[in-house]
Amino acid sequence: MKISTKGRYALRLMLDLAVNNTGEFIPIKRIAERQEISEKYLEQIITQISRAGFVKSVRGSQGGYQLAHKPEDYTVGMILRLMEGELSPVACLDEPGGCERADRCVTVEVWQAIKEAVENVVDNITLADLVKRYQEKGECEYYI
Amino acid sequence: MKISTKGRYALRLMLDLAVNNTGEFIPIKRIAERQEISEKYLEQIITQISRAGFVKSVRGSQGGYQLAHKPEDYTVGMILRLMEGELSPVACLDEPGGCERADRCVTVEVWQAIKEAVENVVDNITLADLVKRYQEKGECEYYI
DNA sequence: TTTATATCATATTAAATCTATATGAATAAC
DNA sequence: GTTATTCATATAGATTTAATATGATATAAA
Repeated sequence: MKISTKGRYALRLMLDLAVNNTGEFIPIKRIAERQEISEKYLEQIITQISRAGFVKSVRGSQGGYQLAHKPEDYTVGMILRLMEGELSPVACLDEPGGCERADRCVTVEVWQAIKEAVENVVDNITLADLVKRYQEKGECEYYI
Repeated sequence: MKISTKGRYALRLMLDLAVNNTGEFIPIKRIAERQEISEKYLEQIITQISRAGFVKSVRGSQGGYQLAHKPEDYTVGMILRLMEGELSPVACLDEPGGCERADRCVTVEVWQAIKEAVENVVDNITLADLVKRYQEKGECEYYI
């Protein structure tokens, strides 16, 4: 019942772009340093993100990435689905034909309920929410 | 973000014991036939379940398994946790020290919310609920 | 025009995990 | 003692995960 590193890293990557947005393009190298994630692995991940049109990219020197839209336009669910596929706890929920045992199967109702619960969380948190939380958290540290 | 076959099979196994309970001990072979799951694999799974005290077992001819308690005493969460461990989408939620980046990490709040949403589902469905749904579903078939 | 800095595209790999299967001992009913 | 069953552990094949590696392509700046 785990989310892969790709999903987790993708969210941190997108959040990093949102938090550190200055209008300039941010190279993967900077993000890899800040997030302490392998640069080459992040490259793979952002390639997927870029193909989905979630970020704008510029090649060459002074190049890098930028969010294509405003932080409030990205839900956590959008980002996770991009890397993980459907957020179902079992495959049969997403298969066209479903399962042969569907007529007798009761457990599928459990899986469906789990899926909906997860979706209800991730589809109602945006990058903007996380940016806000990040800033609140940063301010708190002065008082510790 | 998938539940393993062990978790899924364990739930079907426990539900099978609940639905087919006649007071006699049910051999794994019967369950494997009904559920169309490898007998040897189910043996492995029920060994874990048995060690946790969820079922009573009797060896030898005429032996088999029985639920140790009433169906209403088992939540789906209890069964899944037994096979899957904690139902966290990320490991850091369950590690004693947590994560080094915890002070700066905002994504952990997302994972925590997902975990709680999943727990809210699985801890509020019992085997008895599923037995009831199974019976309702069975009755419906006459009218299709 | 060269050099440094980046993205873009694929291939490869090591390790872990999943999903079983296999073998055989121990136990109990008949 | 034969058969049916749980109990215990070992083995194995397949898949997925999590990277690393190699190199081509594009751009800005020196």
